[in-house]
Amino acid sequence: MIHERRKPICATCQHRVRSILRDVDEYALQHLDSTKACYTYKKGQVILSEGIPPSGLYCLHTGKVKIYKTGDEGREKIVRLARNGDVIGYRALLMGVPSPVSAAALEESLVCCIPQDTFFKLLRANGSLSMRIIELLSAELGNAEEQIVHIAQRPVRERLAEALLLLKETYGTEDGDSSALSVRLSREELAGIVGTAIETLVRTLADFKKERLISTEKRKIRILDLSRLAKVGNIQD
Amino acid sequence: MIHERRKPICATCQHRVRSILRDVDEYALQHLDSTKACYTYKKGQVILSEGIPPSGLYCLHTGKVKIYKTGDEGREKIVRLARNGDVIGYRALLMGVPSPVSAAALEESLVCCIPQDTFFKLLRANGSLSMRIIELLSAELGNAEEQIVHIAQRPVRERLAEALLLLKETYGTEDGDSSALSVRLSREELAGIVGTAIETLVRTLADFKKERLISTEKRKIRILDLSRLAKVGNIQD
DNA sequence: CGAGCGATTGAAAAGACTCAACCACCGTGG
DNA sequence: CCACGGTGGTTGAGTCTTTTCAATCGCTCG
Repeated sequence: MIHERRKPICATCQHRVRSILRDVDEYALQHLDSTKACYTYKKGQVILSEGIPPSGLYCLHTGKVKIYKTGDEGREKIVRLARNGDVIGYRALLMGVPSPVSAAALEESLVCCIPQDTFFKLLRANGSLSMRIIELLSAELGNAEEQIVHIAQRPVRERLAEALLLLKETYGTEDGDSSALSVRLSREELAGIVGTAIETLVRTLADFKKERLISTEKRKIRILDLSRLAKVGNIQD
Repeated sequence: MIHERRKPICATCQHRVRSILRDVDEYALQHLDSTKACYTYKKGQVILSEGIPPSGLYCLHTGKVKIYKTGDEGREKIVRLARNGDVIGYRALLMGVPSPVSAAALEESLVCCIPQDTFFKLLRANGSLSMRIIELLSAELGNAEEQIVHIAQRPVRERLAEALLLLKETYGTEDGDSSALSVRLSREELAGIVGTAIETLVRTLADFKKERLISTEKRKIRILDLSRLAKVGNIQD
């Protein structure tokens, strides 16, 4: 099911500049490379399950991953999107508790898994790593609080516009078509980001199409009018 | 407006066991006491404002404080409730950025303010403090994610039941009346916790009263049937 | 006493959800 | 090859929840 494949080298990893591991020293990087394992996950495969302790620190090298929680009725609420260089499962690992969230690949993804021991050794040896983790947690908490306010107070229409801009921001656009989002989501996943029912999402997408804000073609979404979409989404910057 | 008053001593503070400062050493505690300032805030007074850098690390000694964000239309969404021993403003202080949230006293509160310098000195000198902060951030992020899913997927009725139980859990009950919540909130504040309109909150409270789940008397709320309320709120533990 | 604020209630409207049907596409197996 | 079934997407209709607007009420404070 999950195959170990080509193993990227942390020392030369281009995504490390964005990572919490960005200022780990040479020596530790070697230890990291020698103890880590790397896997490819196919689209849809689950990397981490809510309620289960993660087996290590997952580091996304290539691909796109959704972080989500499952509600009472089994509906998924996506709480975060991970991209190259992002770590997954670090919270549960640090606290020694079951993971509060699930993670699954949105497309084929290459993920490095750093053993718990290595991670904790790193944490002890590298003084700034804990500060990097604090920064990451702070940023994620900030985003989460923002999301709370928006879900509580903004209508679906605004939240969808916001979500589309987030997707562009996070995963960028296709090579050769700067208006087409590079990520392909099912309607259900998109609804899971916005926090609404599938049907409501579909209708609101249809509205946006009528208003020439976007166009869709299967799962490919093009943003036709960025500034007007930003206005709909109440985006300030 | 804000008066400096009696100054509690960290070394003997009974709330320190719950605090991120719980394992700061004797010497550092003395430095803390000698540099900190303490203020009393009256009910409603703002301790910290969204968008403004905090002037220090606030440590709630006595009282009750709401942490909230203000939405587009000016409506407040309460994202967290602080009680004795909780710290406020630590995120913005650590990151050196404006506060992402506001904080205001729900009742007269005694708050110690630790200067930024002292806090960072503490952080450098005390190895475990950063881990305490990571624990705190993790817990708060977990709560925030939980809240996201609930606001997105649960009806007001369930969220209100949950909120009432949270209030009991957080602030406890009155001396001599273990069913009466010790915290007194306006309807607007309660609505701000649940994430709904005031009128909807009032109606749902009225429903609960009819069902003999609670009783209200001005702002005093009594929980009459804890287990049934927990059932309404979908609480598992 | 009157102004003003917070709480409550009613009525109407809007927003979002659910249910159901239908379509389009795709791959499979007869 | 084509019929078939399954999945994901779309649309319509009706309903339910929640919000909004408006009016009223009670209380407190100057």
